[in-house]
Amino acid sequence: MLAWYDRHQRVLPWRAREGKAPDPYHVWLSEIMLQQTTVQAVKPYFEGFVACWPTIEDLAKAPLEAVLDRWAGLGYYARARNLHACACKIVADFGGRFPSDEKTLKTLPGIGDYTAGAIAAIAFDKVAAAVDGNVERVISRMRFIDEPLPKAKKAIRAETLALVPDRRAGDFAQSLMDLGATICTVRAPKCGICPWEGVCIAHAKGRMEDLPIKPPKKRKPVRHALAFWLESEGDVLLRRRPAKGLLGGMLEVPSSPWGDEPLDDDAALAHAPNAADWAILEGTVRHTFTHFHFHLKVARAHIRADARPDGLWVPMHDLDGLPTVMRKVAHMVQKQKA
DNA sequence: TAAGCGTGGCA
DNA sequence: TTGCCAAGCTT
Repeated sequence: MLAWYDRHQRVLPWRAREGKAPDPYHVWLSEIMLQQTTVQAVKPYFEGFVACWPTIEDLAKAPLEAVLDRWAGLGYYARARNLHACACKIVADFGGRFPSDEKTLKTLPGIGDYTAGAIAAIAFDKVAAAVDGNVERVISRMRFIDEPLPKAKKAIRAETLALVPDRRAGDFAQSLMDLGATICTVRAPKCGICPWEGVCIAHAKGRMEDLPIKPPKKRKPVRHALAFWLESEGDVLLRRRPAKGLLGGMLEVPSSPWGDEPLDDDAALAHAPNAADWAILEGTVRHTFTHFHFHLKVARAHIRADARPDGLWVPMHDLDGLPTVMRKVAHMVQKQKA
């Protein structure tokens, strides 16, 4: 496996260069960003964070709002809140140095079983299992673990830990993930070039794509709301959402409450931030969150600067801090102008 | 244990 | 267009 990794490992911005010691700050930051998120999506965010906050002390000193604004678009915003809390704790309680053992790592906000194992192995070369979705797939196929997830996790973890070598545990952890990402893929795995073809039980049985067995998904309900795009001399009215829950702490375009049924126009307009001359735009912004679909209509109005209601007035050319669903609103408004 | 929590790519 | 799914954690 290590020989395969030496030949085929991916070049990624957070990986240490040949012969260099890994930077625990970079390892941790990348692992948090990579939770449930693709490598391609993470790359620009990782670069942006390191450029803006080169050390964990810099990140700890930053206001939470600045961290959230820079995380905007990456999703799962509790990660950004935990990231900042973790940085503060590392600086305050650990002298700015990451602990190297899994048990202590798991006490830190945003670090669970997988991430603790990944940091211990990759940053400190500790013998530890880092079992993510890739590893679950690779190991359940090779050992033919046909118990459904999440019950299979215990067996998968034990099988993985038994394979971790005494030396280069970090490279081994990354090699499993690279194998899962590039060869042992969800669909159409490339068994013909897999270093484990000869020992993989699922391959021998021709059952690769049946594993791992996952529980059925639930249907997503639809929720509805009307957003209020209020412009004044190049600025738009935004507000910051409550600190926890969906899009917690993120900027948003003010809206009516999000409900199970669409409100009629008059009822929705009663929630507008002021009594301006609102025009409801054609079309609907559609966005899918983790557990529901969202249909958002948009109302638009212009007011003079001296009539601005209280709130956060942001230049329309500076909307980088908006989460994706709100960027879709901005995009729809821009399109209607053209 | 199960539910809440984003987003983008791809079949 | 729709559903599936990716380097999971918290409550």
